Amino acid sequence: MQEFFRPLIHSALCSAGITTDKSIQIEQPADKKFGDFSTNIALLAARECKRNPRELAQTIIEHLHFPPDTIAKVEVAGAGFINFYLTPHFIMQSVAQVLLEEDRYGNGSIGQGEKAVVEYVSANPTGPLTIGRGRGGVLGDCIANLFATQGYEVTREYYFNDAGRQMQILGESVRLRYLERCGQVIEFPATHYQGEYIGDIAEEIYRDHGTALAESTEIELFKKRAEEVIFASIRKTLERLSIRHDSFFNEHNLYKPNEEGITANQSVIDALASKGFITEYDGATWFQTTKLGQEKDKVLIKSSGEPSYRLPDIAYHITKFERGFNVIVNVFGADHIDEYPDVLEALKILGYDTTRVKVAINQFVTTTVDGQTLKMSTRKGNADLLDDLIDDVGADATRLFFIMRGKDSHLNFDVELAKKQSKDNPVFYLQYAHARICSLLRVAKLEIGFDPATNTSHHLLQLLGSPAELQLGFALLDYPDMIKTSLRLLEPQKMVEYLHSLAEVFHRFYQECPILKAEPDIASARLFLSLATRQVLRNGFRILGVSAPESM
RNA sequence: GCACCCGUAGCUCAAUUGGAUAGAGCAUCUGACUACGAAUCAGAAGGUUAGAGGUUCGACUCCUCUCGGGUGCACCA
Repeated sequence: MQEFFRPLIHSALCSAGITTDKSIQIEQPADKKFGDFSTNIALLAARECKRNPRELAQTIIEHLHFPPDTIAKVEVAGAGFINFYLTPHFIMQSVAQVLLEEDRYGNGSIGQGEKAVVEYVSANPTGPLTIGRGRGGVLGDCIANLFATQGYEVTREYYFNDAGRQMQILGESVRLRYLERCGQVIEFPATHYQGEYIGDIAEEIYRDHGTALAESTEIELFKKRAEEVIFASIRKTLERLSIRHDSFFNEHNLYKPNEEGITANQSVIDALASKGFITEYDGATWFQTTKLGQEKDKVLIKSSGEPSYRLPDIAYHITKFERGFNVIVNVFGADHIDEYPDVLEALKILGYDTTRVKVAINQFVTTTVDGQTLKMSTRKGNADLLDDLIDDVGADATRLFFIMRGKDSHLNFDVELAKKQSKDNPVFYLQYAHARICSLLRVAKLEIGFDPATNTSHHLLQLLGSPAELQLGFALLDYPDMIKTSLRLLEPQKMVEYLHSLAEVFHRFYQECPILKAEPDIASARLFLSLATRQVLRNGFRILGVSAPESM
């Protein structure tokens, strides 16, 4: 509806001779008595024009022209709001549009010709996925889905590192467990990976090689095996949640020399040096962030000669620009909050347009079992394994619970609630609405022979006009705007909220309006309205990655 | 000590990013099944938006300070 109103208001401003640099905002008043939509443009422009807002609003209204049978009423209200009331005709027309566009309804074209990369999960293969990672993974997947609806060509990327210190420790951890298995008495350091999976991998190696590897101190084989096994398990877990990636970017690429023998990391150093932001002391190479007002410089190359994580991070982001992405989205957890500002600063210095980079940070997850809040800890046992959670509550509930709160709020995952089969549980409430419509349509086919495959008399929708029907129609019409809002904010939670209210409005309609017992044309019209509702629920579920059961 | 996130109804969370009387769901209370799924719906009650200042036509939202909770703050990633 933004696209409907904005140009019309814009031309009204022009013909009224009003100039303003304020953008035209279309919003939905909280209270329906202020109209279906409203704009505050007169309030915003009043100061520049040095005119009374109400009088300015009146002038704008006089220059507004709408297509026939779309707007029932326009009025000035409050301090200078302009409120619009849609005609029932317009609303029902939009419902027919849903039936026409089917699974494309809600799609847009603002991303046409644009390439977006969404990076998420990006866990190094040092252990099974934790619940915290799961939240980021689902968030990233939904954000990627949102981009895809608007015509963006989306690449879903996973960035990982299988070199580095952590992987060394992983290999060593497995080797020690293996030695244990071979009968040696070892002391297992607290700094090493404690999880049971380490022992499992060691056991496998023991089965394949017996004690043959016990003499050597070489860890390469252990590391490699651990990486393979762990990566496979990570991918399997992701698959259970329908989280996919198109591209796995290994940090190792950034250490490989190009034709001129220069690594990506080195060229970052060179480029930053040429801008005067590189210095050396204490045997290390530093990014002079003190020149940008920070307290300390940041190490790019350690005195050991190895890059610190920041350097490849910068180089990696540069590849995103070089690979031609117009929109670069990074999804990560709150523990990485201090990491990206440096990367952005470096990119800015090197002349990249950092407004293209969007960072979505999700806060942590706690789980509640029997009203008891458990805090997550990566070090200790496996109380926070994502797989265990999926086993417990299922993939749909896992996904929905992860995104049904704003990403900035600390998520309290109520495991008991997620398993409950009643309206308390939002998953069931949403899916029930879908199943109920499916059931209705099955019965409709049997009893009154209604078949949407052959009956395309969508114009019958114009017979509807009761409050419940219009409210439902309006909710359907609102869907495309919801996707855009959700995308702009990188916040799938908006979709959950919207779908919840859609389900609610449908249930009310269902309660108030008899369908199959109505006279035939009304019955068909109400079935079309139900059909359109089911379509929008499905489209929304698809973005969220939640299944749409036909019966429950 | 520094940085970031959060503080809204008894509980879990919203509030269209500065809009009109701060809204939902649980829980509580009152109603609705001889109807297509009651796994539902209608209604009631529930608030000094942690606190104090400030900015303006207008603040839960922006700025400053205080208090509380979370998370980071390595030549780890």
